[in-house]
Amino acid sequence: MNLPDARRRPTAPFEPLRLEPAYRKVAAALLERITNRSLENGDRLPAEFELARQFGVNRSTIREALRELESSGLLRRERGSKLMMVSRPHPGAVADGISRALALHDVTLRDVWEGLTILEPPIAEAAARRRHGSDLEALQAVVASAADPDPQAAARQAAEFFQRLGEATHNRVLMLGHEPLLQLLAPSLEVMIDELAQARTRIASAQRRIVEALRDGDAAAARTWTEKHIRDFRRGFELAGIDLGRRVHLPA
Amino acid sequence: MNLPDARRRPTAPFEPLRLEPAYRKVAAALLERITNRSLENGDRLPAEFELARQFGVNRSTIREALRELESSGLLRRERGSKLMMVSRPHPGAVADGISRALALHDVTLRDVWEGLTILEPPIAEAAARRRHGSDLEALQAVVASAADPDPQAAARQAAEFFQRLGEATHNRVLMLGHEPLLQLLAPSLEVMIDELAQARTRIASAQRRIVEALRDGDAAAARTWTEKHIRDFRRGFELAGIDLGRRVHLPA
DNA sequence: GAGGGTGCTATTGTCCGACAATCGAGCAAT
DNA sequence: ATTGCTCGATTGTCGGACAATAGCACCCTC
Repeated sequence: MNLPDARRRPTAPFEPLRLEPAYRKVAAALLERITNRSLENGDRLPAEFELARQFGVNRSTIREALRELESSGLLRRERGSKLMMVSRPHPGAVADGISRALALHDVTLRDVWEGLTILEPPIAEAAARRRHGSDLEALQAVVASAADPDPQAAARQAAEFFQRLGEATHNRVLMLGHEPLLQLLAPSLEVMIDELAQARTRIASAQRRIVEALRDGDAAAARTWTEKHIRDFRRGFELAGIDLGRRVHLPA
Repeated sequence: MNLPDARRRPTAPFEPLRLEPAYRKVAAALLERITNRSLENGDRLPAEFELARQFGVNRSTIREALRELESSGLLRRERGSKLMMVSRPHPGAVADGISRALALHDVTLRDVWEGLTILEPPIAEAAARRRHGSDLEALQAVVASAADPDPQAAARQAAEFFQRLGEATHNRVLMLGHEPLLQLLAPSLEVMIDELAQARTRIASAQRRIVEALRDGDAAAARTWTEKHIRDFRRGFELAGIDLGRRVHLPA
């Protein structure tokens, strides 16, 4: 290991300097403009050719950058239009991405259920305090469509109920936060509903209780009934023989 | 509004048939293979040319599809390598995306704080039950580096504490769930720490209490101290004159 | 035989030029 | 007012090109 001095002083360690490809630099530049709101929600981007001129790169390079932002939901094009439009990421699309990431990371049904246990009762509580009349109507409409014979529809309905509950909090963090969990829960829920005769009525009655609590603005009751509702899911999974330790998968 | 019959029966409503561009179909095909695990985590993708041959499209088209998946974190290339590698989305990157989305949707500091109020106490509770020895060590290391003079570093430290807390739950849903909130909290936290003399010591002592509770496996105490800790943030924001109703922005 | 340089090949990043399809607008015809 | 037509602008896709370089097999020296 002992080398002559001339060899021992070489390594003044150069950091491996980051060479980003041009398409990523372009994407970063556009992203920067979007996050600092120089480019706002409805704004239309210049044509690809014009962008290529401004950035001084080829149109192909621009296109690769656009695809990058497009898939993040930051750019979209309105139905059949040509020019790209700056857009806020659609919450549903963001939730899809989160769900995918969680599924690929081998999240278990238990993990998801635990997340719901934590999130939903306080959401119900907040919803009871802050709901508007329209939120209540939306929830009642969902509850009215309960007990669908098709298991898949029934599972969707159960998830939609929570979604509307989230919307009633008027807190986007909460809305977005529980949506991936609902997506990941749905497939197991479907199996459970299909397997357990009593599942539909139990879900329906829990939903009714919760909505009543919301109607009365009774936050404590909303919380309590929601806790029960979620706990019931777990019981249902166990009764239906669904392994809580299994990986969740994405809805089809 | 009353039109002749011939006019009233027109709209047997055609759905506006989806014609997707080829690059999105390619991306969808690859995504499908990834989500159903025909393509697994470390797998290397064929070269662009070969993909172009297999899909029967031009290489440019393939490249656009790759950019789409790359920005979702589903493809990456290892440091200085050529071929693309299938990858699970890095949680940090996913959290960045969520933060961006929330920020662009005009989420307020109050929304974020409320999310933390809901999430963190149960996280602390779960962490107290499930922490490993190594989690405790990591937390203690973070706590030891508290009270940094630089406000930015101090804010980062406060956020990192919660991150480690999340890791101690060994529930990826919880880990990923609170990370965007921490990112969005950080800038305000920094202002608050800079403004309030007592902030650093209060944070440090709260952290110590929580870690002690975790050490003793005392879930109730962990929860309680965490509740106090988060409530304290709110008091801090008020004392520092930070408007809870203002939009959060992304850390620089 | 081992270790280290060296050239080859495959692959990516970027560019150029081309063309069909189509959207929007303007304009003409009905 | 609706329809049809033309025209320019723009996107989606293609083919081909070339420099840079990562990976690899090869060769050379010791």
